[in-house]
Amino acid sequence: MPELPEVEIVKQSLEKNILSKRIKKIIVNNRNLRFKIPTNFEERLENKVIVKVSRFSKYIIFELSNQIYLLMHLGMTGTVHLIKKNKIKINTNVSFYSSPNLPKKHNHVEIFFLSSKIIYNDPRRFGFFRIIENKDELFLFLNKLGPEPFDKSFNLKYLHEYFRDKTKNIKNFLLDQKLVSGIGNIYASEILHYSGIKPQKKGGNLKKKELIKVIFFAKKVLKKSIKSGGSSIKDFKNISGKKGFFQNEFKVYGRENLKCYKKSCTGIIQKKFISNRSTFFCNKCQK
DNA sequence: AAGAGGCCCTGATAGC
DNA sequence: TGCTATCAGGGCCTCT
Repeated sequence: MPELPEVEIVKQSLEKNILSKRIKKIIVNNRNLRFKIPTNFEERLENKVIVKVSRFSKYIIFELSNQIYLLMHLGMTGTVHLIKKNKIKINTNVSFYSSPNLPKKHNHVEIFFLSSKIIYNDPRRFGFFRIIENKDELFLFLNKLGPEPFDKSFNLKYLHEYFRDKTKNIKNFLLDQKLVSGIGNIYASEILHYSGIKPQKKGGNLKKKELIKVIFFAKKVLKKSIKSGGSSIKDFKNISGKKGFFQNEFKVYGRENLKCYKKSCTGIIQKKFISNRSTFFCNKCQK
């Protein structure tokens, strides 16, 4: 599911709903995510207040009142669900958590607050949690990632030097989180179509003009997607169950054999596997 | 050292 | 209907 825009949407709704709240209880139903959830996970987090919710790249970062950080990565199929506690009297004073849209399986982690809870669901379990002990360690961890497309340091000089003498194709470079972080398989195809560049083209062979386009459209596409609430292919939703709309704006992704949308372009969108990931591009206007 | 490929895992869908 | 094969939005690890 989640590339930078989708993670940003999740982050925004988490911020709105659980900032300043105290974690009352954590229930881990399955510890076997991408990385095993440690046995002291619950005790480290219970009774702590969520002081800040932020995001870098595809990571959501919770800062807690004991100065530790909880990182959450959604992998391919991770989703977060907000469930509000309803007090409904059914003869007795029973209170329960209403959950109309909650999946029945794969609800691996439940984090309870006073009058709500969030649930981490992830069928493929490629997502993970990670506790970071302090600010320095957080800095070191995030520093292993490249800049986000929005960052000033993601500029012509940087790309030019990074690509020098490299033979890797531009599509794989955009997926390389050490070069630029937050772009995934959908947006890589979209950005290259806007830029008019073939995904197979070697990074080292890009002209200055092309590099400038990549930089410009990486920012533009991601920002536009965030404004649309992200892309809801399959089942991406924000934590309250609301879908995004950017999938309606896709120019190439999932449009195999269809006509290119670019004005005066007569091309047909192709699908090819590049390093085992499906890649979409126009056979005419991307060179 | 850079780059390609395999692998972790479940579910939806297509094809027989 | 019920099998099998293929493909999914990510990223880490290994091999050359």
